[in-house]
Amino acid sequence: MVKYSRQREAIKNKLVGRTDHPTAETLYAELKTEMPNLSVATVYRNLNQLEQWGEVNRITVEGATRFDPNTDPHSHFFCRKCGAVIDMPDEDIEIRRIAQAGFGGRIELSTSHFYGVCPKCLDIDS
Amino acid sequence: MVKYSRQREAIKNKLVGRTDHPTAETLYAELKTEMPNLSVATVYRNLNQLEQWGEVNRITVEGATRFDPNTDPHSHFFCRKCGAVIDMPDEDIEIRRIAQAGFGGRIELSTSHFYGVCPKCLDIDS
DNA sequence: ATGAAAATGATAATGATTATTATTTTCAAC
DNA sequence: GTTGAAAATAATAATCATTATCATTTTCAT
Repeated sequence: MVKYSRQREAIKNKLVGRTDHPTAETLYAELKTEMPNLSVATVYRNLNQLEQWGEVNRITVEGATRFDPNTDPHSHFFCRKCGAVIDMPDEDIEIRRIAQAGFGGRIELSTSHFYGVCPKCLDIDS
Repeated sequence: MVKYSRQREAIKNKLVGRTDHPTAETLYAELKTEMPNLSVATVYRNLNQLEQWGEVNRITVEGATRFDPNTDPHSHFFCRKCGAVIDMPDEDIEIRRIAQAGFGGRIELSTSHFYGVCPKCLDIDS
């Protein structure tokens, strides 16, 4: 039986609404200022639970684990200039259709990872 | 100046031709039987080098780092039944074209990760 | 108000990977 | 073929992210 926890609430609230895909470490550092005796284990424990419950998504970008409050299927773009991780609209249905053609298995989910230069960094360059 | 090393040769040879995307640990275990005093650090060091030289690819699947001798751009499929990681033909050009439409940045690379049931496991089920 | 179940905080433990360093191997110049 | 500097290795200590453990605290149905 799941019981309320102030810490879990704070972790979730710290994540919702942002699009910068923080790591567990970043969330911990930020929350620590508001809740000085928050434990790092509590952050990891709750992020795992929230992911299992489908309330947040875990993504791996360039080897690092990051968290995303957006649980709608979508992909991510990594900027090689500034390191930003940007949400990309969900083209997965179309992508899955392309990949499914001629493949003998059953594709149920897919995510794509794009790499390049983000709009901001393109502007600066030009 | 790069010098020849029997170990690096063995690591590369152990990887080429296979499609099961082994981890560094798996490669080390297999090589250890042939080269009893091979060091785990040597395996990691050389895999990093081979990747930098573009001779092998590193992929992250379900949180684990695996290695792929196929350096042509292509995607991967993870079977949730048997855990196999299967190479998928490169639809990335088409996928990139779709994703690039309406995106202000510049997409240079992309990889997709598909998840579902592989052909073999579909057969067993039916 | 009470107590069992759940969650936390502190920290030890784990697993994957990297750094360090003394020793060995490679290879260009002789 | 010998030599010596540069590169690579083996062994292992160190690091980093994450998880496990466990005593204490919090939640919440009764």
